[in-house]
Amino acid sequence: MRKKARETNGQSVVMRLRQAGLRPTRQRNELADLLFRDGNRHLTAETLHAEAVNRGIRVSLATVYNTLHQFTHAGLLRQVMVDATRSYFDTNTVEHHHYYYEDDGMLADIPGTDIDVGNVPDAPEGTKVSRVDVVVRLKRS
Amino acid sequence: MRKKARETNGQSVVMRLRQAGLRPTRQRNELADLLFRDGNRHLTAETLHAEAVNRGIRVSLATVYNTLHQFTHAGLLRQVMVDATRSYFDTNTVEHHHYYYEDDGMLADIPGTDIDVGNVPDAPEGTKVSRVDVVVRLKRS
DNA sequence: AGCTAGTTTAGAACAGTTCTAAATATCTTG
DNA sequence: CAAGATATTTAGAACTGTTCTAAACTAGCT
Ligand SMILES: [Mn+2]
Ligand SMILES: [Mn+2]
Ligand SMILES: [Zn+2]
Ligand SMILES: [Zn+2]
Repeated sequence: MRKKARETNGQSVVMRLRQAGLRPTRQRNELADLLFRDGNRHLTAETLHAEAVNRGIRVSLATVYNTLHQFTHAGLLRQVMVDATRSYFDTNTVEHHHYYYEDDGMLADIPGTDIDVGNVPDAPEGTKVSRVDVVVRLKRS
Repeated sequence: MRKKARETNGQSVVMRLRQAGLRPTRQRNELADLLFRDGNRHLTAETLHAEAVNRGIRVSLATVYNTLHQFTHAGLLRQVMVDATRSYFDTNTVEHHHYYYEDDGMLADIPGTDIDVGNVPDAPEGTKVSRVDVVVRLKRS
């Protein structure tokens, strides 16, 4: 039986890719399946590539990088900066904040009630806020 | 005339280095002078190295990296993660948050009244909060 | 089927950072 | 202050994550 097209924010991924002018190729479809199959994920290009290869999906690392960037530009993913040496991609694109486990380099959404960030002064002249990121860094205790 | 020892948080830098078991070498002293000479700074290893060379301070890039890490471990600096490709060091070690100018890769303290971060849930079992970072990302508008 | 523009890929290149191990500087002790 | 022990500096190699290149391949259109 044919796999049902996955949905994100109501629209199918294929639809959103088309709108971004991206062809739904085998690689992009299979990566999208991996990415959006189970809930919110935080992963790096190398992690995703390993997982794909592991499941028998044939795709190059270059394509994984390309795809992650394209999905990000299409608004399907969001890039999170918490570690100077790795770039994380987040399948949760609604506004939310993160725990970063410094010891094992894991990233997770902060659950429950939203964090309030108050008292942020106006953006300086000539700029506008593109995003406010809150990262709670955790250490094993 | 002899340069007066610079102070940070009351103690001289040399003193704090000694306490961290670090010898006050020419390179470390000259870098400390550059770092703490004028107010709060946000810089990368390569920036600091260029600045040093520029002022005729003879020091290798490796030593700049070593020194920045050692100063960080000694609590004289703090490392800030905002860009996946560069590592910033901050001479302001008191709790504060940042503007990040995405277009030109500049980092600045958020001035004025402190930002409130409220409603942060308790740290997960077995962990403790090592730091809460707020980064307001700005775009040219 | 044939054409065209978009896509994938292996591998080279790159940037920032860390490592290595030999030379040099600092500190301690006599 | 000389000698020895230990810490530091350094040039350059190595490494890591990421981007680039350009040739092979594929999707979509007629
Ligand atoms: Mn991009
Ligand atoms: Mn370190
Ligand atoms: Zn998230
Ligand atoms: Zn700062």
